[in-house]
Formats: sequence, C-alpha cells, structure tokens
Amino acid sequence: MKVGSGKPEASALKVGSGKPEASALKVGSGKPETSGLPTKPPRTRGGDKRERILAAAVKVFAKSGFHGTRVSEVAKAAGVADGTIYLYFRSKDELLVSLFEDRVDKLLVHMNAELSNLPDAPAKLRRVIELQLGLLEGERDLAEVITVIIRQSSKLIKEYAAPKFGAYLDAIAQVVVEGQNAGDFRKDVSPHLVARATYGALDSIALLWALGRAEQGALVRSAKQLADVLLRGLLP
Amino acid sequence: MKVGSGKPEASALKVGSGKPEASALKVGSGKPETSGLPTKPPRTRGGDKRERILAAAVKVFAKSGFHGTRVSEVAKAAGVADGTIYLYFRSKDELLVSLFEDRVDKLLVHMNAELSNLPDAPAKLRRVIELQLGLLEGERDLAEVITVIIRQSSKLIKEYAAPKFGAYLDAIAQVVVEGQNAGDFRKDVSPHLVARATYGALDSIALLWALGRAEQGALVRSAKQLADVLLRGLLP
Amino acid sequence: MKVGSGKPEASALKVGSGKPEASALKVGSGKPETSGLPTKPPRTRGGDKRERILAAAVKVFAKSGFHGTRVSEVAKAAGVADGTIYLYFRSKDELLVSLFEDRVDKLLVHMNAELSNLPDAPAKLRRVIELQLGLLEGERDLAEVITVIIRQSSKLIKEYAAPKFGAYLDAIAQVVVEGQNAGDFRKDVSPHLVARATYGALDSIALLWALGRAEQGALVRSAKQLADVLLRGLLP
Amino acid sequence: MKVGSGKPEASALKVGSGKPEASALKVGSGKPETSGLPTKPPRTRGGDKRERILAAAVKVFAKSGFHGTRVSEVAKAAGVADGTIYLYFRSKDELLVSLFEDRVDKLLVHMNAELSNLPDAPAKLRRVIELQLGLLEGERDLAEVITVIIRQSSKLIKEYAAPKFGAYLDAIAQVVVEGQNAGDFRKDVSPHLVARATYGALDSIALLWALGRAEQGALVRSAKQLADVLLRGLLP
DNA sequence: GATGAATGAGAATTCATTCAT
DNA sequence: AATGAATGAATTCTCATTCAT
Repeated sequence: MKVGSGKPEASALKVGSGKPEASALKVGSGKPETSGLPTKPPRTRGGDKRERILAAAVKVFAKSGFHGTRVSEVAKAAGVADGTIYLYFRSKDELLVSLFEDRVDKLLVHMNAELSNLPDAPAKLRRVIELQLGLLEGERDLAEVITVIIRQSSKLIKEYAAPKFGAYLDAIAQVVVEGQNAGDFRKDVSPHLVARATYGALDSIALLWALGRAEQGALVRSAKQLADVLLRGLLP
Repeated sequence: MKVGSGKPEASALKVGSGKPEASALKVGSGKPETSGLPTKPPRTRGGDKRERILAAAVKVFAKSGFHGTRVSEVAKAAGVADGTIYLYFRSKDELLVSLFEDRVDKLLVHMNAELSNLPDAPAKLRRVIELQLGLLEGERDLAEVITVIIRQSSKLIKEYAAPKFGAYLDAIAQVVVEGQNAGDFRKDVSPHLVARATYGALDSIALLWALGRAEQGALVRSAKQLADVLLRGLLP
Repeated sequence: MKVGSGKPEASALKVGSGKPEASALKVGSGKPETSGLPTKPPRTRGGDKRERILAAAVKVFAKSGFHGTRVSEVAKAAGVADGTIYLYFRSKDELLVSLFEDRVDKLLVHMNAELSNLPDAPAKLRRVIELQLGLLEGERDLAEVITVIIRQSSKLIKEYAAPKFGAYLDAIAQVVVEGQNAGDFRKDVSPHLVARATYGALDSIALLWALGRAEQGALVRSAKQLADVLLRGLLP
Repeated sequence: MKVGSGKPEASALKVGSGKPEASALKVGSGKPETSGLPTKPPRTRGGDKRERILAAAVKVFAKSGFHGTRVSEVAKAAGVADGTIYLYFRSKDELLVSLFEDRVDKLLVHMNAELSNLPDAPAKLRRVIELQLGLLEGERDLAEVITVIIRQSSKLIKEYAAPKFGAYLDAIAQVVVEGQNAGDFRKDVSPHLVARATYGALDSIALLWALGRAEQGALVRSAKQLADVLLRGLLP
C-alpha cells in the first residue's frame, strides 16, 4: 500500500499561484470518479444530485456522526428522496468513502499545485500546515467529517480511505525528504514519522477546534505556532 | 462456559529506564468509580466480573470496532451471560465510556507519579512521550480502542470522554508551562496548543502502528525521534 | 437498445397427427382484449410492443418467478423503457394476469377448433391430453409460467385467473358429459371431478418436466400412457 | 436423512386401523429437526414456541400467501415478538421450508405406517388417495399451504422441498411397482408417471376445494370416485 | 408514444435491553 | 447475583410506479 517513495513532481492540477486555498474544496465538478472505488455510475446527465448528496452528507455526518445519521436524513438534507441516494451510491458506507475520497482528492490536487510554487522545503512545510488548517477553518463540517467521522467505520478506512490517505501523507513526507536532501532539515528523523506526527498534530488541533467553540482566526494562529516549533525542531 | 481467565497478556511495557510502568493500566481493582460518570453501582463482592468484562470489551472492540461489536460478543468473550453486562454497566455506550475512563485514569495516575520524580520540564516531556507510546506498544488492543474506537460515538466523546481527556492534556500543558517558567521552553507558543499537538502526533503515530503490522520497538524509536524534534523546537 | 425481435423460438408443437396447433399460442395480434379484465387501453398502432412485453415476461417470469422478477427486467428483456410497461399494463400484477389470459385464451380457441373435428368423447379426451402436454413441450417457459408462476399471486388467481381457468376445465368436463351421454363413459363419476383430476395430472406431469431436465418426447409418451389409463378407467 | 423410503414399519404415529387419519398431522412433538435443512437450533427447552410459530405460519400463509404475509403477522398470530421468529428460523424463507418439511415428514411417517397394514397394492393405492384427501379435508389451511404457497418460492422448492417431496412420490410409485409385480396392475405404464399423475390429480382436487367453498364430505366422495377410476384404469 | 430518473412506501432483519426464573 | 430467551424499536435498502421531458 505504501506510497511514500519518490514522485518529485507529481505536478498535475495546477491551480495557478496562491491564495484562495480554503474554498477550493467546496463544490466539485472536476472528476467525480477518481479512484478505484466501485462508485455507482451516475446515470444522470447534468446531475448535480451526486454533489448535492455529498454536500448534505458532510453536513449531517458532521452533526450526528456516521452511525448516528439515518440515510433518510441525508436524503432530506439533500432535498432528494431516500431511494435517490442509492442511484448514486451503493450503500451508506460507500457514501462515506466516496465523500472522503472526493474531498481528499481535491485537497491533494490543490496542495500539490500550491507547493510547486514554493522555493524550499521549509516554506513548503509551513504551507502544508497553513493549508490543512486553513481548509478546515473554512469548512468546519468537512473538518469534523475528515477528522472524526471517517474513523467510525474501521473496515472501510482500512480498505479504502487508508490508501487515499497515504497519498496525502506521502506528499508531506516528500517535502521532508526534499528538505533533508537540501540540508534544510536534520537527517536523523524519519520523513514518514515527521509526516505522520505533523498530520496528527494538525488533526488533533483541528479536532479540538471543531468540537469546541469555533473562534475565528484561532486555527491560523495555531498554524503559525505549530510551524514555528516544527521548523525549529527540524533544523539540522 | 468460558470464564475469560488466564491470558497473561504480554504485561511488559518497558520504556526508557526500567520501571514497571506498563502493566499499571491493566486490571483494575483500584477505584471502580473514578469520574462523575453515572456508572452503575458495582455491587461488588469478589467481583472480578467488571474487570473481566472491561478486558473482554477492549479485545472485541479493538477487533471489530464499537458499532461492529454486539454486546453478546463482549459477554461471550468475558464468559458471562448477556444480561450480566447490564449488572455492571448501564448500556453499551457506558461500557465504552467506562472503559475509556478506567484506562485513562490509570494512565494519569501513573504518569503523575512518574513525572514527579523527574528534575525538569524537558525530561518530563520526553517521559510523557515515552509513556504514551510505551503503553500502547504494550497493549495494542487498548491502543486501538483509545485511538480509534473512542471516536466512534461522538455524542459520548463530547460529553464524557472529553473532560477526562482534558485532564490528560492539562497535565501535559502543565509541563510546558513549567518549562516556560523555568526558561527551558520558548514562551511564544500556547502550552495547550503544544499539549494538543503533542498528543495528536503521538496518537497519529500510534494509530498508524496499531492499524499496520506491529513492528516491535518501532514505537520506542518513534518516541525518541519525536521527542528530539519537539524538544529542539521548543527551545527558547 | 435491444428490440427483442428475432428469436424464432422453436415454433413446432406437433403432437399426434400433424396440425400446426402448436404455434397458435405464440405471438398474439388477435384480440388483445379478451376477458372482462380491466386491461389498459392498448392505444395500439403497429403496436407489437404489447406482445413483445408479454413474450419477455414469459421468459423472465419463467426464469426467476413472479416475485423474483423486477419490472425493469421485463422491460430490458422486451427492449423497452421501464415506464413503457405501464402504457400497456396497469401493474405488474395485471401483466401476469394478462399473460395468463392471453395464453389460455388462445389455448381454448385452439382446443375447441381441434375437438370439433373429432368423432367421439374418447377421441376428444385423448386429444385434450395431447394438446395440453404438447403445448407445454413446445413452450417450456410458458409451461412454467402457467403451472408455477400463476400460483404466486393467490389473490389474482382467485379473482381473475380462476374464472378464465374454469372455462378451460368446463370445456374438458363437457367432453366427459358428452361421453357419458353417448354411453362411452361410466356415469358414476362427476364430470367436473374428472376434468379437474385430468388437469391436475397433466399439470403435475408438466411441472415435473418443466422443473427437471427436459427430455424431448417425454411428454408425448406421458400423454399416451395417461390417456390409456384414464380412458380405461372411464369405461362404463 | 431421507425418510420417505422403505421402512415397512416406521411405526410411529399409529392411528390404529382406520378413520381419524386427518388430525394426525396437527401439532408435532415428534422430531423437530428432521432433514438436512440448516434449521436454527431451538435454544428453548420446553419450547412450544417453534411449533406455535409453525402453526401460526400455516394459518396466515394460507390466508394471504407467502409473499403477501409479513413476518410480523406470523409473529402476532403466534403470540410472539417479531424477533422471536428469528430465534427459531433463520429467515422467512426458511420458515416456509421448515413448515413444508415438518408437515410432509409427518404425512410420510403416518402413511407408511398405514400402508404396511394393507394386503395388496390396490388397497394401498386407494388408501393413499383417501389419506391425502382426508388429511387435507381435516386441515384446510395446511392444504392450501402445501398446494399453493409452496410454489411461491421456486428457488426453495427446487432446492429443499423437491427432494422431500420426491420421497413422497417415491412411496406412491413403490405401491404401483408392487401392484405390477403382483399382477394387479398393468405393466405398460410408468410407476412414477402414475404416482405423479395421481398426486397431481389429488392436488388439483384439493386446490379446487381449498379455494372454493368447503363442502363437508366433498373430498371423501372425490376420493372414492378418483380411486374407482384410477384402479380400473390400472387393471392389467 | 417513449423514456428512465426520481420517488417513497414498505418490510425483513438485527440487536441492545429486559426480566422471569 | 446470574442467566439467556424474549422483546420490539429502529433502519437500510428495494422496487413498483410516476411524470417531466
């Protein structure tokens, strides 16, 4: 499953230069069918239904959790009939996995585009932190789904979400490798460990924020502090 | 049938030095009623039943997840009748919360005892990291329950687990404050943010380890690297 | 997609002598509206659609049973859209009843024509047996539908199919009466009982054959033996 | 597992010599687990629940058909909770199959015992007819279930019911063979065909009777007439 | 007339919890 | 206290039918 290897310039999906990173994950017209998941063929033509269902799912899953949400609630929130859900997703489980994949995919694409514009590893690592927290600050519900909900179906996360997730971690690890090679980062730490720890720290911070009272700007401040500590800690 | 006895359960937990800190979290006859939780009156006697049930719950929850585990499965694993579970826990949910509290409680007590023996904040922070990962390496099932399962019941975690959990984070933050006051740690970072990030990093590392193939010693090595990076990052 | 055309469908049905009695039950442009059933107005035009749907229904009902067949499967087999079914039949139930009526009607018409050419009751009774089994041997799917499927909707069979079915039994009973009056058959048995028993015997034989491996010619041999026994049993 | 075979003196269920054969099939304490069906272990001890459910199922299935009956209706008729059904039968389907097997089993045992007391094949064949119709006259609901309902789940009947059913037909065919060997019956007809036809005739007569207005004694008279015709038809 | 995406009522089955023994 | 048979509320998913295009 591992992915942590090379891929210096995965390139793909340039989003131009810089700022609007947050809302980038919102609606998605890109490619509805990214990974190898057996997603149900969206028989529709114009079909904004699939996206409407996904958006509704983010909302209600965030509110009540995966197991605490009835399919009919997702349907109601999406403004479609219960049965319509099954025209686009084979099961409730697949709905969650699709949701996860769809969103992480967009984050990955966006992040890769962002990082390619930056000069060195430290700048990139700082950007990764800003991006992840920035994203979540912009989409609180999605943050909760990604950090909390996705863990509620272990079978699924292990089989489907994990690989997709691994790609994200790999991207971070790659930045660390780059920094080590350039002499910017100490070499006595495992890139994957750093990637994992960084993700965990970010996830944990976001979780605390998502579960607590959302203070505007809190995540941005947290991002700066975390980056400061992490980058100093990685100095050779 | 079955009496869930034996099973030495790889007691060890040796980390750095050599104290038997590990098994401290195991069986628990100590104080059955720790927090403010409305735990059911234990009606104890010789009552190892409660502990047998908790131990069984750790095992099966780790294997199948909270929602994927039937109460009857816990009962069978514990060698008691289904109904017996309800003599000790009000509900399946409360079983999970009790499990969490019971184990975290022991971790807290143990950690506080450990830290009080150490000279300064850096040493304490490093010990915190060793302890958390060391514990998990010794009890893989418990690791999975604490890192994964506990998130499967959002309502619960918000209402009960969070506070208990907060105490653990507070203990870590306290170490950071101590270090800042002593001039050992930089003062431009929030102690709680550091605590949170540290926990998140540890949790993430443990999760990866728990879900993957368990490599003996991996967590110990990870602990050292993470401590190295974190402590350097916190230098004034 | 698909237009359900071709399929010569083993037209033959030769039994005893040599009349083309068999294919008479096949496609039906004859009278679409036979009985008192509230069949939906056919809005015909060139309308082979209705017949295509009926033919498709025979096929899929025979394969999966009435309850085991989705309307959409009939539609696909017929090469029409799901909704189109409802332009010709009010419901799935009515589709089955129409199918039954349509086919039994043709059998009745055909049988009456056949019998009128025969000299006496014994000859006629023997012909009835030959016809029923001969028909089924030529159309295995139809045999299964008539013998098995039609019983899967008790409400229906009681309300609609039964009367239509009664007409068929009456025709047989009439032959018995004729034989009794002519002194060919014993008079101490109820004509209707004989008709019923004969039908049941034939049905049962056909069912066994339909459910088992179809051995060519088996039904024809069975017809002769059954007729031999029955006619001797009916001697005065 | 077979039961329908030889066993000249299966004994069990003796009803003495003659008349009250009907009610013999009613309640059943005999052997709850006859065939190779994966029937769920009846965890109960005294457990009349299983039989109560079967009896209730006969009643409601006869009234509304298999597909037309909700499991909750069976439960209500049996005076148990919905879930209780699943303590004794794995599924609604298995309930039907178990019902069929249980009843046919008892019929077989009873029939074998009855026949062994009779002197020759003609007497036995006549008794078979009397028994089958007599049974049904005594248990109208069971008659409907056996003749109509069992055909509503083709998959099932093919896999489970058919074999069990075959044993019954074999028993009849055996009588015919015996008659042929003794010179009582003509040898130019297939014993199995005769068995099948006889069963079909009886089934058909019973069905007509079950679906129509039940006239007391009608089946007994029918039995005599049918036997008269059949036995004469089988004369050498 | 045809289409097929959308609908939503309906039903089997599961499983946490209870309580008579 | 312990048991485990019984309970019945709860929920996913199916599929006949409709109707806007």
